[in-house]
Amino acid sequence: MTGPHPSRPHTGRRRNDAAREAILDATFELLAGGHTAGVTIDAIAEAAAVGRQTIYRWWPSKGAVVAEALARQGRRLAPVRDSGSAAADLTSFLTDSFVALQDPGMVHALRELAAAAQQDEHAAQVLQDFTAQRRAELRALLARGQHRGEFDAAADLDMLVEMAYGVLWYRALISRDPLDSGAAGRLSAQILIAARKVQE
Amino acid sequence: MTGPHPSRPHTGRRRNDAAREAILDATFELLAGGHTAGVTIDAIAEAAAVGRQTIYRWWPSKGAVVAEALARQGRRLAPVRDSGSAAADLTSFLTDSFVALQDPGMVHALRELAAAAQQDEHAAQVLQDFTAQRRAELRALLARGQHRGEFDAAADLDMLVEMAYGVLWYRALISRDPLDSGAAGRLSAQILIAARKVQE
Amino acid sequence: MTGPHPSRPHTGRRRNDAAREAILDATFELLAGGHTAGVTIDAIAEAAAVGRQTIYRWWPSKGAVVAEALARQGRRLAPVRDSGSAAADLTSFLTDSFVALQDPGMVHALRELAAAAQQDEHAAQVLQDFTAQRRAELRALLARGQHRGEFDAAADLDMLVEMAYGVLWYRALISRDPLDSGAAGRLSAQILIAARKVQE
Amino acid sequence: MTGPHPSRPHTGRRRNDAAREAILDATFELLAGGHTAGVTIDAIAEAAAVGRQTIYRWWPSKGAVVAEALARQGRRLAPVRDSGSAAADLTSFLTDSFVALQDPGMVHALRELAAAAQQDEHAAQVLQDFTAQRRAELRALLARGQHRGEFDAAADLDMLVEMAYGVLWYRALISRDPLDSGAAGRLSAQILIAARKVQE
DNA sequence: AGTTAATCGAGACGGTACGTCAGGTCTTGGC
DNA sequence: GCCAAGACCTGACGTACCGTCTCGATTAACT
Repeated sequence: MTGPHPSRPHTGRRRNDAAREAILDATFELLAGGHTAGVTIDAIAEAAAVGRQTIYRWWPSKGAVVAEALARQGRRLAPVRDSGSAAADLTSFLTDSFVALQDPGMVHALRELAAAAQQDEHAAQVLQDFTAQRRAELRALLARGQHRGEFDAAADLDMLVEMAYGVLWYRALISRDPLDSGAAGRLSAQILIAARKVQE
Repeated sequence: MTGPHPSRPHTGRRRNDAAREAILDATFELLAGGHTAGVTIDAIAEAAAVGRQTIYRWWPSKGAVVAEALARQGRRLAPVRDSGSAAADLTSFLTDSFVALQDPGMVHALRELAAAAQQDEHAAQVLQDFTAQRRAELRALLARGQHRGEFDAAADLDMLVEMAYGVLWYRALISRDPLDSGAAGRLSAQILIAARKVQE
Repeated sequence: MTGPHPSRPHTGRRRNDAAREAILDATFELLAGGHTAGVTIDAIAEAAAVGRQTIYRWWPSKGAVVAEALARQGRRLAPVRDSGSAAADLTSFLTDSFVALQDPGMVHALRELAAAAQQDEHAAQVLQDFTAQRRAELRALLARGQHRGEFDAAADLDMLVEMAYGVLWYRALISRDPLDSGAAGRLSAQILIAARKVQE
Repeated sequence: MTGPHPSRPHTGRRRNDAAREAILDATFELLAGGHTAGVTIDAIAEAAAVGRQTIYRWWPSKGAVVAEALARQGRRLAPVRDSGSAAADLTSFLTDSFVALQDPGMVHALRELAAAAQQDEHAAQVLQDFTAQRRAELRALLARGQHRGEFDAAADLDMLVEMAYGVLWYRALISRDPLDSGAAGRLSAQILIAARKVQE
């Protein structure tokens, strides 16, 4: 029986946040690494230089770890900007989001997460919360445009947001069509049309 | 491991199609049954009163069976109609599609399929083919409207189709929001706006 | 997966006896190998080039495997002979038995078995059966002497047998004193005294 | 893990010998409790209202604790008496020893100890020392008889002692035959025969 | 009608990953 | 400064499925 990993000392009875970070980092790296075989708890534990039990102590299942690791990473990409033009902001936000997913690792991670969420209630919950937050950000972007008069006051912003993210996830999970800036532009264009004009 | 020699005519016992049907039926029932634990090959074989090897003889993996079982079922729901009004046809098609997924078994099956497709290349292929075909049907519906002059000649039909199916799958897999007729109507409305008016 | 239908004979693949042999051989080798760490199921499976499940399919616990492996080996050593003199037979039997346990591997194996039996009901049962059989053999040896008039007709053969095996196991498990031929001779002598003369 | 035991507060910087006693008491109680699952360090620590580290501070391993707890208890049972007749003393000593082990808890504890000793060098050492001491006591009893002329001057006292304890442990660990006073009497009788008469 | 060979249900096989349990080490904070 | 509490790493456990490999029985086409 050996002691803890040499470079990361134990912290005692309190939770060791370094271990938590190491687990989430290792999980994301494995996810993005595109390893054909699904990411396993063993692999995460080994990559994080952590005991398996430490993972199970803080997360109820593998899916929950995967979900949290990816949600954490997702928040760092595709920030919402405010340039004064909601139309421009929408386009650049969608372009950023799509382009970030051109990294094969990111799509792969997204797919692993989606797969985990279908089989794991905890992962589903984390995914639901994360995407709800992302939708709220995009909705706020559109609401700004609506206030400024760029968009119709009666525009169904919630549905427009769903359409935007719907296409993103549909391409990532189902059709596997490329998530390039061209697609982002065309998607953005359709949403803007619908946002500007509710009735003839 | 190889098949019969090509120069020698086939003499052995022929494939039992009843077994094939039983496998697909049992698979779909298990999918729709909403069993918490993921559908397993063992469960399918037992439910179909079939040996495991019989499944592996005809499908390359579990995902492929799941995908085929579900695709077969999917084709029976939500037929495309032609009433003369593409707008009306779109709305009723989307409503039919959404409402069919209000059956908890159907959504559950869809989720299992999506999960399988993320980890199984065969399932991914079947899912891609199936959804491409469904998109083609919806696109044809919109194209009819375009030819009749209901929609703008320059409308980006492909993207509109993606937006429609995107919302459907997004609700089914990610947000788990209800797939009710209200949502179908709102979605239909946004698509019609974008289809009718490309530019001011 | 349930068992075969009672009205239909067994049709599945038969048990692979080579695997059974390999498991028992590997177990005994590991036992005798004197590996400090207790023999594990993983180690047995790997040494036997067998899946872990194959072990669990046929034995209820690790202890049961260990017990069977050792009992099988034990039967091959220290055969009971019949030279015409029960006294000589007893001495040579005890000497053979002790000397066989001078092999460090054999004692080690015996200790592992005893340890397993204290914690595992299955192993305890196998050990009990095995030792009962060994006692019966030794008792038969003494009974021959009794019939021939070498020993007192009222001698308590059962207790004498227990005393013989008691010393053997006591040295192996508790005192760890050497199991040499000297000890065997002294033990044999005491038993012969008690066997010959019940009362003054 | 519950809170600290209410009746034994921390003692601060000074070493708490009450903790040591509590650990040995709790260990023996758990051993004798006959809990199916092997006694664990966690269970001992909890029962003794002690931190795990406090156990490891004073004992090198679980086996050592178990061994010491049982040896301490063993010394309190089956005292050697001196009635003037070594034969009578032997019989009553063996009867006392056997009967003490009719308590299921005691046999269970003995088995746990034996199991621990096979896998733990520390426990083996404690067991060896303890049993050596017990043998010495019994040998002294027999030596008194020898000096008084009750037994043959050439009697092999060491082997006789081994035979007595051998039967005790053999019944406890291997055959699981009852350790009743009848068996003790029969065993005592055989030993006395051998002790009295070395040769015709 | 008999021969031939591929199919069938059944289930044992070698594996991989799971989630749990226990052992022994180390740190924190209370007393 | 001792001690409870408990987080930590390690590693074995027994289970669940996977996909493959026999078995003996069945059955359809070709003799």
